[in-house]
Amino acid sequence: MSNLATIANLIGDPSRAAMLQALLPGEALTAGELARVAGIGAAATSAQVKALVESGLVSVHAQGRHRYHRLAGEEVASALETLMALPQVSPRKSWPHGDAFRQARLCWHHVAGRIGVALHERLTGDGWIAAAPGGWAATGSGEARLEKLGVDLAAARRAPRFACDCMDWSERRPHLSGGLGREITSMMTRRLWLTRIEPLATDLLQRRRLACTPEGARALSAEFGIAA
Amino acid sequence: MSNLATIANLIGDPSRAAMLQALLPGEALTAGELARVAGIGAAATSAQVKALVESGLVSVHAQGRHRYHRLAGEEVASALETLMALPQVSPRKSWPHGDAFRQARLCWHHVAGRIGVALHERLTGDGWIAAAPGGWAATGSGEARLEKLGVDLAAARRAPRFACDCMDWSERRPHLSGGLGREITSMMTRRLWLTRIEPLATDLLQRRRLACTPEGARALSAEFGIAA
DNA sequence: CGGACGTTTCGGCGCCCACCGAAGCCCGGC
DNA sequence: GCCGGGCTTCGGTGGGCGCCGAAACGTCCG
Repeated sequence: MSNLATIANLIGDPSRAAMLQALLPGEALTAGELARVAGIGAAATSAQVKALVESGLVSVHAQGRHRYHRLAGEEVASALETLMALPQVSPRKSWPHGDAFRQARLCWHHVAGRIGVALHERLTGDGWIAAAPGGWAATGSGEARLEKLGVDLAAARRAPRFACDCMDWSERRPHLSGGLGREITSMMTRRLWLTRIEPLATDLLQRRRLACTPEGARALSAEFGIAA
Repeated sequence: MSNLATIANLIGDPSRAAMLQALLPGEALTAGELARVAGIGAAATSAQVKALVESGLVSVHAQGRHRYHRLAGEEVASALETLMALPQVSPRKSWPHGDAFRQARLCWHHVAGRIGVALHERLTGDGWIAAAPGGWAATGSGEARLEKLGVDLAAARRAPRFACDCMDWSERRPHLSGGLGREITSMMTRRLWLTRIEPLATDLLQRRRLACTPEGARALSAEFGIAA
């Protein structure tokens, strides 16, 4: 079986797809949490998770009697988002998690949703970052402005990739990924521009939700010209 | 079932995956050709193709007693390539179609493979194109150089997207997609820098192969600094 | 008009695989 | 040491779905 079919088959099972979506924000989840997300028993979960790990899509870290699972890398998260951004099949329905979900959420460790793509647009359009082989590099003026905002550029540069695009499945436009995406997100949450929405019920996907604080809205408007 | 699982499930079937891979170069294939690629009968093919069309991944154009199928859009081709570029599963084998396959081939209508990613790297690294919202734009000097080479920029601009990245599954690095990618490819084949390798046997995938002519190798080196 | 060919529909078969319950394993805590 | 909880392995079951052959449909051609 070709590589394409093998991988797509892994993602294509409803239970496994639910688990992968739950892992999209980049957090590590235990087998039990994955079981609840997928709505199946422990035995079935074990088999499915094993398949995901052996395929290399998911990596596992044993700690005590828990086993923590996370996506194997940012490319995996990016590929999943790309798939989700493909034309919706048949009768196009509303977004599965409501419109609030689209404003801002975490993808791997960077901001996605409307704010994510707006940020990408401003950073590239206003000359904060410029094209570089394999992604983006900070411009001279961009570096100064980013540091002034409290973004740790040195930490961003230690990532495998400094900055690159990740296709946003709800907006169908790219948002910023890579070390810079992570550090900007870190800055925004540290300064309380964005805050996490804690999961209400068993829906772990809600963990991805971010809310924009009033202060964050002002700051995004002032610093980037983004209406949140 | 979530959108992710639905789409991945469609791609995940070996027969459908083989068809989609055969459609990657962007050509339209009849149901009979797709049947041969997938190695299944006409009846099964009809059902599988129907699923692909109804999902929106593939579009169909009836002409006489033939029905021509093609990928619904460049995003679909891009998503497929992204999936194929994910970490190979289990015992890593050699490339399915030999190493020659990696030098150059068509992805949708643009050049992929080693030459494709090298071209991407030079165009972005040497200032032919620069970052723009949603992709790339030609720089002033880039425009002049491209036109001098015989690239039809006006035609490239009429495409939905002028230039953007497409992840290359064999090289794991981006190559150039969008109208500009198509027009550069058109120029290269028109000037016989690259030529098509016609399929030897029933393997329609081989249709994607491109070969670099001696003249093409000289031109790539002189114009872009690419060793082919 | 009839035959050939490409394609679709129908009916039926068979296999794969995702699921569960029960038992076993490993770790941490009392 | 013994229990409890998280996780895995094993055996068995069932449903979904991908396949085929046969028949029907539509189109082109002689």
